[in-house]
Amino acid sequence: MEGKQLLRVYNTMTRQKETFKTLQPNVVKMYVCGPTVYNYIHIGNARSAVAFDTIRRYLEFRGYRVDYISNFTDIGEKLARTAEAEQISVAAVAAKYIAIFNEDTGALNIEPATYHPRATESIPEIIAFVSDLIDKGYAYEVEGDVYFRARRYTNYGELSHQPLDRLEVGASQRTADEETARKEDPVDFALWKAQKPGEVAWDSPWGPGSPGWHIECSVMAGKYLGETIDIHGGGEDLAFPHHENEIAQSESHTGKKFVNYWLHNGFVTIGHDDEKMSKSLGNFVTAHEVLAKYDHQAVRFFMSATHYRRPIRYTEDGIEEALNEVQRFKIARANLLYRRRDAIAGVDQQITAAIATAREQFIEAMDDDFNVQNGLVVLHDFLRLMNNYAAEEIVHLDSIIDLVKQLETFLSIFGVNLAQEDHLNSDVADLIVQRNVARAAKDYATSDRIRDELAAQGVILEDTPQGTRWRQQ
RNA sequence: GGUGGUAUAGCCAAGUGGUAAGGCAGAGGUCUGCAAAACCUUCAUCGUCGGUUCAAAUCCGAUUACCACCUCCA
Repeated sequence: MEGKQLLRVYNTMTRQKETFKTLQPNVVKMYVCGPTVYNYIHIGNARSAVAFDTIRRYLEFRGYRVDYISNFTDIGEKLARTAEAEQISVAAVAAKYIAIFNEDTGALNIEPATYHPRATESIPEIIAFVSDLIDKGYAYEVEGDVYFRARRYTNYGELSHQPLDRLEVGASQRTADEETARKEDPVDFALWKAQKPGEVAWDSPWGPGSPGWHIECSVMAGKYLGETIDIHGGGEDLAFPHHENEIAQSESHTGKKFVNYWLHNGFVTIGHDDEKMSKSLGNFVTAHEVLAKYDHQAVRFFMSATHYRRPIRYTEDGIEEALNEVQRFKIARANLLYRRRDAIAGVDQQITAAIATAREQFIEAMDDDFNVQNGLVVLHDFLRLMNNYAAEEIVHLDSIIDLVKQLETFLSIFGVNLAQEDHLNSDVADLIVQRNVARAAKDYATSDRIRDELAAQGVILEDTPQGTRWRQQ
């Protein structure tokens, strides 16, 4: 592991930054709550995926192997409603929106999880898990429903620090009264729900039904990563009750600690009063729409360049500024690569040392709970280093390559891929030659006309001491 | 009612006791045939009030505003 300092992460459970220690050396077991696939994801959902992808990429940069599991919830009322509305089967709804999710997250350069399990793939395990909780006295059946006795789990509320007695029943206005009436206690939550008319159901010891919302994550985390995992992530709205319930279920079932580090990302906010973007408020913008309108890398950078726990205010200016910044990195890279033509062989020791320093500083910044803002400060210094080097009279080929490679590595952590080469067609190349002939003859009217023509085609020309440089706009 | 979070320049934002990082935008300059790109310089006293301290954006108290969660919203 590079660097002296240790990685520290903010754990929602303890409300402080803790030194990150994995269960197994150099391996991170990480579970992130994925979407219910009944609709397009909005940029708030995308932000969560981006936040944890960025964290994952940084952990990999630091030398960890990350076993990353993120689920698709492909059951429930919401899918049934979409199926009804679109006149297709529930399975088709899931297939459709998983495909769209993959397309959107692909456009955002989010790495696919090591595995994306679907809830429907783990029904037997879910039933076994619930049965065990009943056997152990943590759960009870009522008319085909199975509920978890929250108060039986004595640490209930430990993650969100909610004193059980002070919870306001129904405060979210999202609970059904009929269900509350069936429970022994309003704080109990469903593990299994009896089939309702028109719903997809599976046979169980309690009759036909389907899993409660929280149970799938507990089961799949355990199934694919183990009874205790290193990191569990999700949006901060999931801390209570979803993650709280996962802890209660899992720890009651296994008798072991479920998660060592709980990480929660902040929301995307929108509007003048910075309201949370959410499907229930209806104030959302889908990732699909945003990606259709803006440069994908800019959108990605816009989201990954904000600290994961902070809210992101969604504005078009914000995305445009991100685009600007990505361009600066790209241009710096291209301009330095342009110097390969006159670079001399070998390496410049000062550059080698400067790269090493930048790496150290970057790690120092990011090791502090993924402090991307401070990491970006290092990247801006690095950018200046590159631009200054590109303006040197004598440059060394290996140092150019080293600088470019390091920049690419840094930016890849933010999910930005700089290594996309533009290609010049031969007509444009001819025009550049013609323009240079004109310039040599001081026929600036002609040379400027050619430059303007190319600019209209999106090809920008820049004259440098080493020759005429071009780039796509 | 309970539990948290946030408030720093036009915008984004770092900073947890020692005298305000960085980016964008703005201003001035260098380079250039002119540009572009780049580089250099410049640009705030930290929501409000009070307290602790030699010293506070940073600690304490109060206050204001906004946001979030309180059983299936990332």
